[in-house]
Amino acid sequence: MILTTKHKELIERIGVFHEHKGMQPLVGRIIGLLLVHEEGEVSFDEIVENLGVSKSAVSNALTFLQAKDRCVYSTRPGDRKRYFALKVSDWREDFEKELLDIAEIQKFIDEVLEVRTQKNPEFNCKMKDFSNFLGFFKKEIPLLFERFKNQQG
Amino acid sequence: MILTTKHKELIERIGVFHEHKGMQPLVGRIIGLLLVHEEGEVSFDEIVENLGVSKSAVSNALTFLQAKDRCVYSTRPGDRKRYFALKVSDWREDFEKELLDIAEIQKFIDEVLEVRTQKNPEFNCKMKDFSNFLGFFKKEIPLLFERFKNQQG
DNA sequence: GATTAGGTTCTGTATTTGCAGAACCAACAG
DNA sequence: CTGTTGGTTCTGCAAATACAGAACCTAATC
Repeated sequence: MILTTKHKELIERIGVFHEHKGMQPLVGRIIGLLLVHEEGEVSFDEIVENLGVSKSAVSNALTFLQAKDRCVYSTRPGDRKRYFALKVSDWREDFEKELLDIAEIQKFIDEVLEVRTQKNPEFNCKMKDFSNFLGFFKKEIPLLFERFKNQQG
Repeated sequence: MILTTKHKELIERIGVFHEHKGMQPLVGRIIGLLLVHEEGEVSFDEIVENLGVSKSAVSNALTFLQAKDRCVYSTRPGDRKRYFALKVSDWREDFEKELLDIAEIQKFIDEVLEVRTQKNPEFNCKMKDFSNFLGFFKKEIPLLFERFKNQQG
């Protein structure tokens, strides 16, 4: 597949989006490429060529993506190349994990509340509210997916 | 206020939690200190002393936190010191912003769908599902806060 | 008008990151 | 057993980060 300027520009933007999430630049670009590539499966050297980076960098980035379970490769009979693809089917679990991740702050809020004195009741009260909300939020996550499934019909 | 080992250890852990979110180390430690400190308001040099860092580092970190609207300072009559505090009251807006932020990926998914051919319908279909869910999710966010308020009584 | 208190801005630097390039390895092909 | 393909691991470096320390600024104080 030959990438147009539009493709490349979109890949870059997807790249910086993922950089903001803490990933290293190339990892974000690879995610972009795997999303944009029409077959969804892209060989190692196609990645090297399309992104214009070294084999070593691609190798490390793919190892990382596989470790994070965001990417897999398949092979074809009589072909030693690996064809990499995103695990798009896992979007539910991945998104759920992200939500639980940002709710993780509750653990710290609760520890903070245990350690704090009563010197600033208003502060404590707001923190307690936040903690309660986070508890509520965590319980709501599975229901959210269920409601989505139902309204889909 | 004198910090115990327990306080300090909790501050460190809150620090690394925020580092994982992309913040620089000291910024995370300051958030931890402001959370743990019993008055909730902490002077500039109390931060310097308790965290054992330079004035310049603290100054930059506080500038950053104020720019991000996570922190404010107040002053007291006849006292030139600034007393810094977290904007704990903003937890709703902050959390909502975080949720919208992770749903931002929808924008890219949709762009990707516009650019993709029909060569891999299964892939496209799953991406479309994900996009639909993200749209649903965004609409659910305000309802979530409402439901929380109601069940609180 | 010199000094001090409370910060801020500038300059330098140790550490970390992110990648390139080369050496390397394993499997298969001739 | 030699060469080639497909990829990994090792070594090194340029750039970015995150902070220290010093110089600096500003308002109050003597």
